[in-house]
Amino acid sequence: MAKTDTPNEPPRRATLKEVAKAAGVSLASASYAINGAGSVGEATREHILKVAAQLGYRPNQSAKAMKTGRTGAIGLIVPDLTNPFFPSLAQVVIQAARTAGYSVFLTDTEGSPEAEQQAVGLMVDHGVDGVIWFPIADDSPVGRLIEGVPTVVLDRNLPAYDVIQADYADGGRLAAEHLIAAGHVNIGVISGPYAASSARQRAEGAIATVREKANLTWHVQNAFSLDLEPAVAAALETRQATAVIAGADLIAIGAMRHIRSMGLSVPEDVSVIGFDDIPWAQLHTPALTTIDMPVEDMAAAAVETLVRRITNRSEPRRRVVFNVELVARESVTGPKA
Amino acid sequence: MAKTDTPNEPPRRATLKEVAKAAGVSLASASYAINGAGSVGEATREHILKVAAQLGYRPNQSAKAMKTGRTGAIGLIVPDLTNPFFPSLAQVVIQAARTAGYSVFLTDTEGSPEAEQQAVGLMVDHGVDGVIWFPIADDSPVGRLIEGVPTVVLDRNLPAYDVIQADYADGGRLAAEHLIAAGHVNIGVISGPYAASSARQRAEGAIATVREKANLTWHVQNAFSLDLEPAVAAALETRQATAVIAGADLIAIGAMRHIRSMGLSVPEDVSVIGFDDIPWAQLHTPALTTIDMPVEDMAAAAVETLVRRITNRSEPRRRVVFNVELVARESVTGPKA
DNA sequence: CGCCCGCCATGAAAGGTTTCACGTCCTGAG
DNA sequence: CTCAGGACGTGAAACCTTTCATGGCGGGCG
Repeated sequence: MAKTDTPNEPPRRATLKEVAKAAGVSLASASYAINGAGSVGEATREHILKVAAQLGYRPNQSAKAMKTGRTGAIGLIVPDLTNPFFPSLAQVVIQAARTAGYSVFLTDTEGSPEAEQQAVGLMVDHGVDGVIWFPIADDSPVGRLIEGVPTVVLDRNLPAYDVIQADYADGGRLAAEHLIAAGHVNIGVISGPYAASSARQRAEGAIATVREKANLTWHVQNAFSLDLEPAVAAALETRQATAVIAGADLIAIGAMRHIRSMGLSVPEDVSVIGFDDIPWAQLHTPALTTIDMPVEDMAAAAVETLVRRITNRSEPRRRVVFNVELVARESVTGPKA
Repeated sequence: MAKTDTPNEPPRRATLKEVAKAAGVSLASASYAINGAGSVGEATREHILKVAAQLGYRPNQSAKAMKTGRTGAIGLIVPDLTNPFFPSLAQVVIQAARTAGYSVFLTDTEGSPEAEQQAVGLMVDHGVDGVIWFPIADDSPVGRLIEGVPTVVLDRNLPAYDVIQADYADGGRLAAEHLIAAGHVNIGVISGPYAASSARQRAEGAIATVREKANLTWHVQNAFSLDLEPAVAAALETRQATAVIAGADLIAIGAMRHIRSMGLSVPEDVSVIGFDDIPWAQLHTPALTTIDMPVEDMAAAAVETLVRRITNRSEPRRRVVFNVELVARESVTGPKA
């Protein structure tokens, strides 16, 4: 399977010094011309640029970084790329970063605090200019490592950093209102682990509203993904709720699958509502009603905030909370008469 | 929304020189001790290490990179993160890279050759040690940029690079055989744009087998994603095929949705088979029969090959082709009697 | 007892860039 | 015509590390 064919040696890249020499100017002038700084005559600048292009000059970022302390790279740390929420996020971050002139180191911490720690360490060592961080839990101990590196935190409210969040509590409220408006009285709630404040906020928002205007049939915590925990399955099997609010679309989909496997159907027998509006949500049959957060805007805001902080470290700290909205699809209807 | 709270200045990182001074040794000794190279007495080494730890020393990768020409970073360039195939790939690459001591720059080219070009340029400038590249098309013009940077190409057979592929033609054959074994005679094929050799191979493998043992009812090219091209919809609407082979799961799902919207059902009226085994495939109702390629193995092989090439540039070029396999689920059954 | 060798340790150069501080020359104003 | 000041250009230091070449020292062997 292996062809024998030896690649040639790496062609040495032209250095700035070589450009300068070839253009017959000083190193300093070449640098100024290329960075558009300092003072260089229009003619000389053009000449230098032409020579540089001719030699295929590309600045050595390592050297540059050494002088300036800027690497032009940022880190993005997310918990789990197989959760479709994160690729969407990553895509926007990458694109926004690119237009701001940054490359992005991506790391998937796979839900493990150790991996998270290691990942952050690697990034910091690489000298990223900043980090966008979606923490696994509220109390990740990476603080020490990240110290001194501009950081914006997504989704969780860690007061030591710039923070970008969505108004989860309001999302919970919206979900509950929607169900109640459809006529549901007995409503169950499945939430993620409360260790993550995001899960707590979602659940609490929902629960408060349900309690106030309807009946909270049951509430199970610590659901995590498609694979329903036994407790969740058990709750579903009591059949006492006509509607379910799930703390994430993945959980909602898991729930719908389980409901179907019980011989019931969604939404006729049980209405289901999710959280996140991942791409699957609208592809699922029935299409999942869910709470949408403006991922694109949040990602863009994260990059923008980070860049701001990088270029001006004494910015006042920011906390931005985005509004969420309910997108109504097929998985919710009125309760059976 | 913005709290006023000014972060403190960045705490300057300890430099190797400082470590050396604090330990009362020369710069060279400190360097040797930390890199485990050169010759340092056991006692001194330990002492230096202790001092370094105390000062929280972390080597400046930029400076290191300048001397050694190694950055410890690799680039991963994929076409589209919203296609769930790629996050899976990325996850494994990132993880494998991490255990090999590399960080990874991820870029999503969003299907645009310009973005691809720019992304590659950025990475090369950043001095990545190598690149794993999933090209958009067979003829991407990034060759010049990437010149001299170790590169492994995924999915496409570009003879100038190390190549990791899956045996798509065989996958096509498998799909066709499966349908034929189930009793189908009239089979339609939807393929991606032939500009991508992967799409061509998949389709050709399928078509050859269908032609040989059954009846190729129709073949539409240039399908791209969930959003069915009009030509595809039209073909489906002729209702002349009892089974459809799609060049990608995303396309298959699009097709199933369209079939359903025509008032038919899968697999009772039309059997559908996909390609890739993305996570949705098994979540979909009905679960999608598809061709699975060993993404994890491929990703791991890519990293391994790249690392090999980085550490030994004169390795003979490799081309590895992985076997694919059919995973039977619910979307295929026999034709209606 | 002397020599040579190996072990430890060190000084210094180099790597590519930015940027400070300084010169030169020309222009325009007085 | 003189002088000040602006525009343009340059030399050299500094950033932090690795690594080569060198040197001192002590011990084992002849």
